[in-house]
Amino acid sequence: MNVSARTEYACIALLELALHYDSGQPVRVREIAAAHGIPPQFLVQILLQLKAAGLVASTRGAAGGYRLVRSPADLSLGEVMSVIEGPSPAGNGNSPPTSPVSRILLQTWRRAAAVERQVLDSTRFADLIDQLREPSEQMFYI
Amino acid sequence: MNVSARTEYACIALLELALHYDSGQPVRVREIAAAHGIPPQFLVQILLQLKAAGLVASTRGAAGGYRLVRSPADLSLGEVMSVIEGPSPAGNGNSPPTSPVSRILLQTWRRAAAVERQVLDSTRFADLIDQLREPSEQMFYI
DNA sequence: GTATTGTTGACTATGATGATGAAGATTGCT
DNA sequence: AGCAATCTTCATCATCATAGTCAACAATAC
Repeated sequence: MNVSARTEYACIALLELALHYDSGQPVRVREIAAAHGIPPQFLVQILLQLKAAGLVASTRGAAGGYRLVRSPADLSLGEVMSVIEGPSPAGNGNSPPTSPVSRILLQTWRRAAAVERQVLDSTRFADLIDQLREPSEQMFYI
Repeated sequence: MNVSARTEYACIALLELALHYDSGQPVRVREIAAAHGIPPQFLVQILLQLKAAGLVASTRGAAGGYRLVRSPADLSLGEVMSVIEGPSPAGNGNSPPTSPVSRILLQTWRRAAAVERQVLDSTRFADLIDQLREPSEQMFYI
């Protein structure tokens, strides 16, 4: 999988915002950063990226902060990762599949990427919240 | 997926060796490199890494080259990628899962990694050879 | 003994990653 | 109006992985 720190921070922040989604109140960057040991200035960059993608909205000023735009049931981990990591280059980014050998390998890697995407796209933030609130059932340890 | 050039070159080379497995004759580095546009000196590094892992064996001297140690039916893409890319850091390599939020995310990423591994481990080089020799049936486009 | 091949180790260039810093803009409150 | 809190923007930097190169050496076939 290889999840970068940037991606992990983005998901943590969004999950935090999802937990406050019902209140309608914005959450401060510093609070999220402090709660999870994320460098605040780095988190700012990430949130701006999420804002540019339309996933979060911000309120400036003294009582400002960030909030989730869509419902947690309508946002998947896969979408967030696509936003943060940019367009995923299937296989290897640079080379067009020149030889038959390369094409066969590329096909397999696309299959692997597809099942991975399937898992990530089908996991919504509402699901993550549910799992957070039911720590008893350790579902799915494959 | 994010397959590095190093990994792709390794798989190309091994697939090439697998195609010559029945002959028992070693294949020269330069031939593999020239056939697929791989920088020869770079491919040398990769083959040495594969040799250190016991996947290939080499013969020195004038008629030397590399050959596959095990049968193509006994070697999977997943194994090769593990060898090349080293131990896969589940989730994010550095941080132990501190907060409950991080743990929930880590669980999902591990699930995604597991299904991906399943595809890669179940694809053997013999399968790839079969696909190369039957270009008519474009199986599995997910 | 010479050409051909693999072996070894050091080296470099480039880009991504993970931050850090400073100046500006907007709002709430007094 | 003025101040503090907050988001915004842009610049900069250190570290590491990746991709690739170079040069000298070792072994084998003929």
